[in-house]
Amino acid sequence: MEEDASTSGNSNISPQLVNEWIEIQDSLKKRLITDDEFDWKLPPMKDQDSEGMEENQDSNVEILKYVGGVDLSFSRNDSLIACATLVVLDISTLEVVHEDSSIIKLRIPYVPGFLAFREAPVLLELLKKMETTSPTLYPQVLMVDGNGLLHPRAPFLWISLLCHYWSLLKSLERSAGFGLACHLGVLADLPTIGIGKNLHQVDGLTQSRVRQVLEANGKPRSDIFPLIGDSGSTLGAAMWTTKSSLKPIFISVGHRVSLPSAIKIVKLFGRFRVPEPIRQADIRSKDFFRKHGLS
DNA sequence: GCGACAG
DNA sequence: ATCTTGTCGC
Repeated sequence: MEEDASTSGNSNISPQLVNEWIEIQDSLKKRLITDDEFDWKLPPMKDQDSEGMEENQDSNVEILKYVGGVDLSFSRNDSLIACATLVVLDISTLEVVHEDSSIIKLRIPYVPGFLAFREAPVLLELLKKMETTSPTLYPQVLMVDGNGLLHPRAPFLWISLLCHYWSLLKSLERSAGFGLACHLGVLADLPTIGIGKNLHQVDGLTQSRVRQVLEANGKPRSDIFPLIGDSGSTLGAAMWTTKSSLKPIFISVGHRVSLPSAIKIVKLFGRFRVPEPIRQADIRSKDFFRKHGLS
């Protein structure tokens, strides 16, 4: 009984397993917090309102200093071998103050919509390890290479394969999502922000639609465009991080950080298209591979 | 049948 | 994600 391996290598994933995943996502989502809930405050903005009205309140509260980033890179030869990397940056210097990597053999293939079941376990290990190893540098907020709320709870692929209930498909499609950033945030009980480099189609949002609305409103400047789905809820924001960036990044709430705050935090790293914590995690993950693995 | 599909 | 060279531009 050989299954069709041409469907992007998901042949050994059973519908039962996917159902379990969906249940896990549902149960974890009950613990999800989409508002600001952290014990630090954002640093004063540079160019904007220099003297805010909310700045001088509690001088006891610490200011955000350590922002983390996580990413995985993969072996060229063996697609099952990956390197997971966690970095922490000091926002006052933008320097990497902590770095740790781990090479692993992946057990689970990439299934669109269920990235967390492939990548979250390793990343959780790295975080847990750091909690005992370098607690003083532990990130106050973590930027994740993947989506948060901007995520289809159940991709069309599997639902349409499992049944033909159009109404069921519709309802699932429109339910709010729970991507890798949410998944990690809840399990690590850590504020997280989802950063996507590509838009995962959800709730009627497509790349072409984003472009259309943008062109209707004028030229793509370095700015922010809210991503509002057909259901009317704001699932995230497209952000052009560089003056000359044609392609935006897609920010969404992970855990314990509101979208406006997430945007402010991303703006602290406006040098490249991809925010520095994730960019550094990506770079160092590949470097680590070349020094240890079979590149 | 065709399109869609985070990393 | 990964396979891939040069090249146009700030």
